[in-house]
Amino acid sequence: MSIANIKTEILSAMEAACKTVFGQRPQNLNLNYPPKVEFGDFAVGCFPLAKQFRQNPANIAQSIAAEIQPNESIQNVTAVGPYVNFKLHSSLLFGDVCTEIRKKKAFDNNNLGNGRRVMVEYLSPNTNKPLHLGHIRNGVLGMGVSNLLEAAGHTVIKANLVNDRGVHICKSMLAWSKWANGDTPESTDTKGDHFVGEWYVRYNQEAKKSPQLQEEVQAMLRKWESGDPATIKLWEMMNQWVYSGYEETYRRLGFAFDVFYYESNTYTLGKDLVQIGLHKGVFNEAASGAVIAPLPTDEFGAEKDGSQKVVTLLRNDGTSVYITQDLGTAKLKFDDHQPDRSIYVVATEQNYHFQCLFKLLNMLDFEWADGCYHLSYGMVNLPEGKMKSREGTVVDADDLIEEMRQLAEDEIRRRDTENTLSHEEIQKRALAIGLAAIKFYLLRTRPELDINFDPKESISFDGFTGPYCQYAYARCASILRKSKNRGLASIEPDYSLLGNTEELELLRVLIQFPDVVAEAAGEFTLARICNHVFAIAQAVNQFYHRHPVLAAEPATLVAARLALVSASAVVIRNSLALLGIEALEEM
RNA sequence: GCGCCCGUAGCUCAGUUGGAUAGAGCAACUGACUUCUAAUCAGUAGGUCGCGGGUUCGAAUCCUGCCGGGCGUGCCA
Repeated sequence: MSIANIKTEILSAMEAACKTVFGQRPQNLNLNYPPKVEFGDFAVGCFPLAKQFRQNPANIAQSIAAEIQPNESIQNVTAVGPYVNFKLHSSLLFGDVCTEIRKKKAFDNNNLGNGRRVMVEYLSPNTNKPLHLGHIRNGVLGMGVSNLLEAAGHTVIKANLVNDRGVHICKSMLAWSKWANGDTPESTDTKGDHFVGEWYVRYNQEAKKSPQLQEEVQAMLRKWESGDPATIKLWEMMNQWVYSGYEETYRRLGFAFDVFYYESNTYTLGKDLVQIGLHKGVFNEAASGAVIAPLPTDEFGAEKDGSQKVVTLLRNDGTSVYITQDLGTAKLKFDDHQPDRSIYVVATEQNYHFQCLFKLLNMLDFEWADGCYHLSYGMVNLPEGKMKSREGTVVDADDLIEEMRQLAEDEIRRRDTENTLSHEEIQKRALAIGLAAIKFYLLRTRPELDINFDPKESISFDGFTGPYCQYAYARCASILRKSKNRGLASIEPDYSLLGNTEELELLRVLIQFPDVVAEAAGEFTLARICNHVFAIAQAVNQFYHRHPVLAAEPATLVAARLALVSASAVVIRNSLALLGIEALEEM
């Protein structure tokens, strides 16, 4: 029997008991998990029934529990306070869970999304500087949400909207053409994005001394917009340097995209939508000549003087602004890929922008506007305050990865006392562990919270971390490897021999996995996955510590514990995969 | 001023569609490696859930008023 069937059976038993006792079907029953293994495997709270039948929930629980008879699945039913707790025959539950997980390589979760299409836009960097820690937070969130939705049966289209034009880009271009003397990433042996970033910093240094540089930058932007061949050529060359650098960083971090949009192609979009809005009468022309959209007071409040809030869509010279372009891009995305949902992974400082954007799409009567969602995440702060790329107070993505990789490598070498590991193996593990530490650290808290990142204290490998979860997996893998040489494959597991506290705890967290994935996918909360995979890893480590697997007696118990270990390994590996973290066979 | 977000142990955070004794990790202290990997495990200690009211059989969770912090707040992106 599958876990889903077991749950259905419990709810049916509840229903039948309600009919017998109260003569009515129960409403709104939810299957939950008791807080402690001693209470049982599943629980149903009787609070909705208390309302429905106007009785004390504890009394209801009592009479229902007395009504449900044990059978081949249910071992016993007890009322504890307002809860009806179900204890199942452990041989059945362990057997079903282990078999189901191993057969399907995890639980079956892919019916939730029903094939709905979701576009996830994330990262969207500016091509004038390298990626920093804030981008990593964005990227792991974007990849994580994509993985999660895919695992839940959605078709996901991952998009990167590259901000490849504008004054900021011209700044590095101007600095390079003035002072670089033809240096290139190759000639200086510098990663392309870092190379360009250095010229961006140089510009900002020089601009402090020579304010007239600002005018030169504006002039360069005008030349770019008029299509001046030399300017375009310079722009293409420097962007190419940045892209080659980015690609390396993406590869290391496991960021992938199905589609790239470039702002140089999209920045003129949206003007036609402004015309539609004017025609509909939802936008209008201000006295200054700019085109504006009034925002409904009930949702946006009013200005200080009590007047209605507005957003500008076209400047009084007729040129478009950021939100105009985003209107156009939103429609372009829909026309290109027909997503049912369009998720924007963008920092929290743009909350108001997206609130406006989605409202404007709604005012334009796009029926897909309701599917737009801003997945907003907080800033990453340093001990000295906000990260500012102009002032160089950023944690560079490549530097951080290298630093964490190095710390992991030190740790690996410290425990490899016999020098048995190859250089390649050490490098592979060190990178995987370092990345696990970073990604888990960034995903384990709710996205809307700001993160204070202290480079000195760095990110830990102990406790509630990615490496801890990897370690639990490696222990499982190690046991499974060793079991292969011992001719255990033919032995039939006796699941009735399982049932100690640690085994029950492990079973408990494994059973909950599909529900956790479903909830996490519904709310886009990777932190739930972090919490849960950590709970499983904890249960594995506790079990590992107290109960031998390979040395257990009799062999049928060995087989049963092996099945449990194998199932745990599958769920940990799958959970880590959702987080973009590699499960290592050895650590 | 207004809008959104946040405030839980010394620190970082879970828990928020109201429900079982508010949970982890780090740091501190004590203990466990001849044993399937000690990146581990067991234990001790640590809480007016920012403050005050309210709703409820029941509030960290909902409502309300304060206090503190963050991010925004029409022709930047």
